[in-house]
Amino acid sequence: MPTALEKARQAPDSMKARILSAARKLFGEYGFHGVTTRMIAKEVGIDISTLHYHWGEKQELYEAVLTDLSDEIRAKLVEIEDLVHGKPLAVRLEVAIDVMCDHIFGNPESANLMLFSYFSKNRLTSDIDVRLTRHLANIAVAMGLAVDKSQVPPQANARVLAVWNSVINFAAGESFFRPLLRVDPQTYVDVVKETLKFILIPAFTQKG
Amino acid sequence: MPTALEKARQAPDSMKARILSAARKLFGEYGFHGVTTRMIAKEVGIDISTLHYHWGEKQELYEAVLTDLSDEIRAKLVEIEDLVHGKPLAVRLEVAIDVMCDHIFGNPESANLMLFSYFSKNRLTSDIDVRLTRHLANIAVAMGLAVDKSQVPPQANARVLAVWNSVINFAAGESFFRPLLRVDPQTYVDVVKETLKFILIPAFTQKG
DNA sequence: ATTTGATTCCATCTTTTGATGGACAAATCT
DNA sequence: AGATTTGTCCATCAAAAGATGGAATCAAAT
Repeated sequence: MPTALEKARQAPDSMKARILSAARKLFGEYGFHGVTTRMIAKEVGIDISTLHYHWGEKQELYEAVLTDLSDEIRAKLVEIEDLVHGKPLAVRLEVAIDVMCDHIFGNPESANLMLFSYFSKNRLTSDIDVRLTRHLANIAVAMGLAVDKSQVPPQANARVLAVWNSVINFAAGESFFRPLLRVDPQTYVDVVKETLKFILIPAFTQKG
Repeated sequence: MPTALEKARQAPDSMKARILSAARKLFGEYGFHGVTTRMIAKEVGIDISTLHYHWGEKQELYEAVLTDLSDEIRAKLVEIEDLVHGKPLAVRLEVAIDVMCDHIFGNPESANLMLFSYFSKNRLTSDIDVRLTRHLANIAVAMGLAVDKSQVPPQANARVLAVWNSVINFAAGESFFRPLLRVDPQTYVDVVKETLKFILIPAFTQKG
């Protein structure tokens, strides 16, 4: 039996899915406390009670957004893993950076949501934590930073986190950073990719 | 004639300064919309009207917190610059990472405030932008990424930003990341320093 | 045609929140 | 001392925000 969220995803034009989508966009822009149910309802063009009818409390809707995000990221990581399987590390990194950047710049609210869930004390679910831990372990092993998935040293996880953070930071902070760099959107993406490669590839490919 | 903020800093036990300090702590934890004036007043142990008497609107108080933060960061950057002046790049980076980490882990709300001001659409002042632009240019020149302070290419600024972000991310995200790494607070700081050096130093010191 | 169930909106409630006026006390000035 | 300014709290307001009950609408089932 599909969960409510899965149903919503199956019918992307359903009211429930439209609300989720609008909520995701707004929560990504302003954070949990920066968004009111009325803002979401207005974005969809419906009444607040319709929103409550489909999703219940505001917090439930927010949790659904985070779960949705987590699923999306997991899917993307699997896709990248398939893409780079068997390739040498430098190539893996390069492809991963490209694909991740393209995805995250295409869905900038994802990066914002992630940062909000990392840094805000308003963390409502530990769901993302568990999933992220697994992802980290997988990536660490794939990058040769650990041999055993269940025995990843903190240093290895920290290195993966550093890479991960670098990517989502530039995406989430575009509206702040791009004016600083004084470049247009396309150039910004290119500069970010180049910068990430410049910084990350030497560290992981030098020596043995 | 000193501004209100300067006065508050001169007398750190004054009511105005105590309010600013509490506000800074709470805004750093929960963001602008996640904090109510009543929360701040309660933290200080005063009535809301006393808060309004000293600081006026909530937004004015928030802006004062950001200005305060900006001053603090600037002072720290100057301190680091003095410390590493004339040293080779690898050493500069190492010392900068150590000092910056120690400072930012000692004031974790600073990192959070910075992230909030970067990524939230609720940006109320462009003060930080201007100052940060100058800092970036200075650091870029100091790192040999640009020759002229007033002509820093976007690539150079992006590289400095990447370093900068890496540091504040690990600090702001400690409550989220540390459980993931399963280490105690002191070990966390050490692992972060090691990781940052591992990633950043090779990128900037390899080849010519 | 009637019943049933799912959706949607309007009106409304309660709590939270930002903000202020005024009383009162302490400190400062004349 | 008496007047004035400063600082603090209590009571209260108005707007915002989360939430709900119930009526109206519509489609599907009987």
